[in-house]
Amino acid sequence: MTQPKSRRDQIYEVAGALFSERGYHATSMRDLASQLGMQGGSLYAHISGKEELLVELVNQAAAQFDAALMPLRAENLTPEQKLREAMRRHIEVVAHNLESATVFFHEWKHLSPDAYRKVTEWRDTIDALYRDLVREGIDRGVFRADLDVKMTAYLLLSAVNWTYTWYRPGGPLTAAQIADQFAVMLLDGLRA
Amino acid sequence: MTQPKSRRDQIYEVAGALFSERGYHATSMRDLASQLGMQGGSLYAHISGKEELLVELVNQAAAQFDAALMPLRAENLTPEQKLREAMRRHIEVVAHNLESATVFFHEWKHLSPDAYRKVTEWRDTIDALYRDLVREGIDRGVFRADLDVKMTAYLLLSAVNWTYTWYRPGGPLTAAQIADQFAVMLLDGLRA
DNA sequence: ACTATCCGTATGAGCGTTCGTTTGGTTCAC
DNA sequence: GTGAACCAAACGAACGCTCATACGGATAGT
Repeated sequence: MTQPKSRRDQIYEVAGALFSERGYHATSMRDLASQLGMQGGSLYAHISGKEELLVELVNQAAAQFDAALMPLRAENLTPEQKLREAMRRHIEVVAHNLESATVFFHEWKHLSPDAYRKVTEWRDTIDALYRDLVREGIDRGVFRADLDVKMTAYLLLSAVNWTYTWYRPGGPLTAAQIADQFAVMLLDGLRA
Repeated sequence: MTQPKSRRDQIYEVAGALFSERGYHATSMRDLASQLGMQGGSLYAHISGKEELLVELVNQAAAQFDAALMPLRAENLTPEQKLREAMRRHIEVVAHNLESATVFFHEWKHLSPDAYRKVTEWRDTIDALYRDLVREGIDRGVFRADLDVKMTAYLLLSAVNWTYTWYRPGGPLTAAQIADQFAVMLLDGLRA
């Protein structure tokens, strides 16, 4: 019952694969077209330009992160549950959108000024989410009172963001299992 | 007594700045030359080509990491001291070579096949170092026995590698202080 | 049922520009 | 007068993108 993928969607799909693998500037429109069995010029019957592809892929990833993480603020969970849930959803977004997530983390600097600014602002909201999450945990006495909120948030974000560099589908662990392992190590520490 | 910087060194310095800021493919030889007050073609009196710049910057970063981390294997420290020391040195290399480290982490995929392979092999040795470090801690009973060695190493590497994305010189914390904070959080956990 | 029209998709030549790099000649300190 | 450093110009290739054109299938008019 699923509609056959439109040519336009195919283009975005292949663009995601190529941009994530080779990078935005190292991928030519002719490269992209030839992977789709067409000529370079034919792409412009479907899209307005190369940058649109990048913008779309980055927005797509950002939307996934937003949809997964933002509702957390309103959910009625303990700070520890929130932290676990945030990491779990964050890593799941990376794992289930590996290509666009890679483009997002790696190529956003090449966006035009407007889109560039939007991404930096978005990043700030995610930073704020993790910091609030840590702060809430400290205030409620669940996390250690001597934590530096900013550094703690950086540590958490490191763990979840860096996954795009090494996670590959088909590995032994699901995204949720990875997140759980990270959460256990981070909450209880490595010490015996 | 310090020798005045050779033109060649100036080129590498500016290349590091531009490659880390804009990316390798988004930086043209003319961009680079104009920042040095010369014409594009004049660069070739000093260097053999654009790729040489990338190779050199990447090798420079790799050498710094090697010099800082590899001796750790032979040093007579407890597993916990080794972990702290590894993180500390790792982050210090990033912080003190921010531009070449950024180029290293971000642009290594654009190297020619030979240099590309060398980098992947190098990354494996660093992975192995961190895994051995974790394993040693488990074997000696200092770290929890239920740790997944690979995941633990990923977590540690996430923390130290991701620093290049947010660390900026002149911030409130030194590299060593950042490493110490990370080590404390990772060893003892976030839980109160 | 036949024809005319249109639309989505693709071609392939080619636009102007920029790329990395080469070349020949000039300047100038030693 | 030799050599290092640089310029100005140009090379061929590749870039993103445009355009005139063509073809096939749906739609509509008669």
